[in-house]
Amino acid sequence: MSATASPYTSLLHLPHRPFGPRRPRLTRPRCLASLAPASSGASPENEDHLIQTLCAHGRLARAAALLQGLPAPTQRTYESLLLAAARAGDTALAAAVHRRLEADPVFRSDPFLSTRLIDAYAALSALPAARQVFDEAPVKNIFVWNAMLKALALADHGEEALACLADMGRLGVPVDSYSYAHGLKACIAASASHGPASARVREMHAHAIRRGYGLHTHVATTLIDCYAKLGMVGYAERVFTSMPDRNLVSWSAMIGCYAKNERPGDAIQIFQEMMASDADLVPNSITIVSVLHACAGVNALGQGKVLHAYILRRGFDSLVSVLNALMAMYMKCGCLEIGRYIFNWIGRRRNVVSWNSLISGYGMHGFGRESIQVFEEMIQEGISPSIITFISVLGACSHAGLVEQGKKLFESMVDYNVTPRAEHYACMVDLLGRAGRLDEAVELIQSMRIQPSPQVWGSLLGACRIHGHVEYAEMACSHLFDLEPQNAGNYVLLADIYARAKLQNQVDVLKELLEEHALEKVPGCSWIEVKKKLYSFASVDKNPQVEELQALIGEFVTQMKNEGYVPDTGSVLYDIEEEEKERILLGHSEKLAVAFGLINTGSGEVIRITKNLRLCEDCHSVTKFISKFTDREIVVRDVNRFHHFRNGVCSCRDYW
DNA sequence: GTAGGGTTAG
Repeated sequence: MSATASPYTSLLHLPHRPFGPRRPRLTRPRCLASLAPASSGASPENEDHLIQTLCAHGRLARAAALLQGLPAPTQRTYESLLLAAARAGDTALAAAVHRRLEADPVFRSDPFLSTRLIDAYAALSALPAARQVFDEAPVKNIFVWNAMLKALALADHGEEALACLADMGRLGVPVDSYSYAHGLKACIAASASHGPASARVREMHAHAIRRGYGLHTHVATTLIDCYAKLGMVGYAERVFTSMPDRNLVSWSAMIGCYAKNERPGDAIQIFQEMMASDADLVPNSITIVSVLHACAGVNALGQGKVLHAYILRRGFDSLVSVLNALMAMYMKCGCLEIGRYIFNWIGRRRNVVSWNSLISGYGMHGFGRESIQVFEEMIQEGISPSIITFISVLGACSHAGLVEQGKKLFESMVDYNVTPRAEHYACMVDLLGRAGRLDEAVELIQSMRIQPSPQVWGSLLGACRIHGHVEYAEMACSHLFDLEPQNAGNYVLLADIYARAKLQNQVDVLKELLEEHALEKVPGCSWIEVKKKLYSFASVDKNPQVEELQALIGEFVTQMKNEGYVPDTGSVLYDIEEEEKERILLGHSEKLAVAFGLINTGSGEVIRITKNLRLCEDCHSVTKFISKFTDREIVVRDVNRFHHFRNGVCSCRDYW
């Protein structure tokens, strides 16, 4: 095989391992009834014990009543009550314990209980109360400070958290690894008015290094996560590589970093490395979710199935988050029905994420009506649609060309208290634009009361390419070149539009612009999984096997020409002979992957291909023809959606 | 006796 076998195919052979730490043995539930007599005329120690037991069993009303009559609760009793109140969402109980503590001469100034109080109020989203405890705490040790920092950072009160950290510095309180971890989270949460988050994180990173905390496992892991969230993958890699000790969380953070930042191949590869490096590192549900996301990213169905088996072996199928990720993986790998099956299997445990996933699944497969139907079912079940629900369902309308339904849904957003964001406008511009209603799309953009994002203009540009509208394309680009000057795709799209309008001079100008900015367009690349191994193709590859594949395609093309097919050479921007243009078209990665699939799979097998860009016109027609000529089903996932080719017809009905 | 990583879209 000349195609490059992926380095991560050995995922198929997940090492068998003991299933990690055993579940903690449950303490034998004590019979509460048998303890009851202790409350009448019992010693205070027994009463303390009883309150703790009641707390552990969630019988808070009874525990609270007992607290009233207790002359001197122990520290452990206060703690149990606060933990139970937080767990049960019982703010009133937390407040009652708080009042009781304030009147307790022994524990009034106990920093440990101040920490627990702050934790409890934070868990109950009662931040002002947490703040009050902190401000009034007579003894503020590092635990109390860190509890406050954590409460602020996790509640996304970034500015306040950073101010808290600054106070520590001012008062000479020595910060520790916990302070850095929470402080870094605060850097992400703080608003842009405090400067760019990336600068804040780097500054705190430097600070941690100076104090000798830069390589601390928790601090470094948090750093990886922060850099991941900011898209600074290189920084995350450097931190990860330099760590002397990595645990499962550090590895999972790095896997998640790649998965989030569109580097699914690297995510799977580093997962492999983790599995090979240390037998004690047993993936947990969070690791699995990230790797599933990565499998979906590279369309690695076979590998995803291995993870599915692993999930069943480890019992992770009890976690809705894992099932949601599994369902999304199947649908993104072309298996819509399995996704639906898992959704049904989740049953009543399904949440808004499960619904969104199914809605977008139908959408990317071109089933707009089904997607809307699922949306309606969701509403009937009383689930509140989220921002993402609308992005998903509007996207589905766009893929299926359901303009009127999409407009209705867009207008209905306010009824569900979801304010349209730029993303929703981008969906609408796409919907209208694809359908050829460019004037309406432009009117919509002009009516926006928020700043149109690059995605909005990008949708318009994409629609102009489909409908050959030079004027609006120039309008979109006047914004895009300003908003994202480094995005080569915009220049290439505009050049394509000019080329089709036979404006060669303008094409040349754009090419010069590209060179001036030292920009290169993303090279087209396609993957295919054959016998559970991934093979990738790029049109720039120059090896003998590729010529063989091209020759096979060439044969099909000759047949097609007899049936009236004309190669779409208009998309080739180089100023070269027609024949040469046709040769370039033959080398498109998607065609190579199809040919490879034809040669290397059995006649009844579905050929599944992934492409990193939008499927080009020419590849689309050729693939349609091949599906008919060879009687094979071919499923192609491009950057936006799925195309199911069968018997010369594509599921997108040539609308994409 | 504090803590670090995750689900859905484009």
